[in-house]
Amino acid sequence: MPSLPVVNQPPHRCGALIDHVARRLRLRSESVLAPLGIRPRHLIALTVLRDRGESSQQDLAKILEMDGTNVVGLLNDLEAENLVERRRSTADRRRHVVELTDVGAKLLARAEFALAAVEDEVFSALSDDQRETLYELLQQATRRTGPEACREADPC
Amino acid sequence: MPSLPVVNQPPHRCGALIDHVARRLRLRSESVLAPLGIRPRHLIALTVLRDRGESSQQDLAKILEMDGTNVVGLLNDLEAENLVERRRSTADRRRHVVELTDVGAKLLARAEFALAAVEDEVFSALSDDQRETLYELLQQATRRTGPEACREADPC
DNA sequence: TAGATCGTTGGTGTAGGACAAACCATTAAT
DNA sequence: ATTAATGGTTTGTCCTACACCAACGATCTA
Repeated sequence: MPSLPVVNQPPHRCGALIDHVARRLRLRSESVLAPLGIRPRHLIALTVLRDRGESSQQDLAKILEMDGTNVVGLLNDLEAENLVERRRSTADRRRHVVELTDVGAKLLARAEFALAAVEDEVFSALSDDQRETLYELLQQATRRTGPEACREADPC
Repeated sequence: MPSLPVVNQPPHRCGALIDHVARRLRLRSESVLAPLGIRPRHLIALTVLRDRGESSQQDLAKILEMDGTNVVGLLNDLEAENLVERRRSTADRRRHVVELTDVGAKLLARAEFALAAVEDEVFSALSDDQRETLYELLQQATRRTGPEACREADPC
């Protein structure tokens, strides 16, 4: 059956593409975010906290995929600005439960608003519908990242 | 008309999301790419060169949005591995025309193949169709980035 | 001929982030 | 009760990416 192989073309890889777009976004974001006193990676952390709700620092380290010691520094920054709150977990008093504060939520909203122009520029070739689709795809990709992120019964 | 505002909800911003996904991809890619002797940013450059065809170094600097001096270093790496070729432009002998070599094209293909597992993991929550959609959206977003990238009549 | 442009080299500075060691508080195991 | 393991914190070291500046040779343009 010589008609089959055409269908079976290799899937496109978008790794380099994503990296490229992310870089362009980040470059522009830095200057926009600076007046708000935060940097791109702070924004990522705040976003994760908003989308996932309170998390332990280990969870954050796992999700952000960065070293635990660096998460500490990141949270120190955010807590110093009162954007985030660290509470001791009642269940396990070694743990810190990290949660977005009202101030943090508001700042996150303001940051996203401020970034509107940046995204408009980088995604100028995309329609509103396409941007929404992009958002949903990324959201879905990050929400459940596969079986390796959480093992056993922990809700992660 | 109190019925309108519901429709006019703020569009979702995916800047942080993209950054997050890009980071996860990059972390895994580094180890996969290492045996091939290249790094993620080399891959981006090769991808751009494949998708755009030969370009001057200025063009590359503009598209990759990195400083010209750093583009030189990047190309030095790639040319040392014979993945890329610098020719003097016949029209303007100051210019270098950078082009992907056959070796470079093959390595790029191999790299993308090697990255399949990485993308499968990061995008495990997405179906094949969704991944293709994602690819197309990103491709479209990068292809024409708006009027500010190229001015006047240069084909960029 | 003078000035602008493309690429190159070399150097400086900043930042992100990995990694390791040592520490405290707390919990779990024996 | 003692010991071991765990979550978080601090400190310090190291590497890489990258922006930026200055100076240069070759080339093009006025």
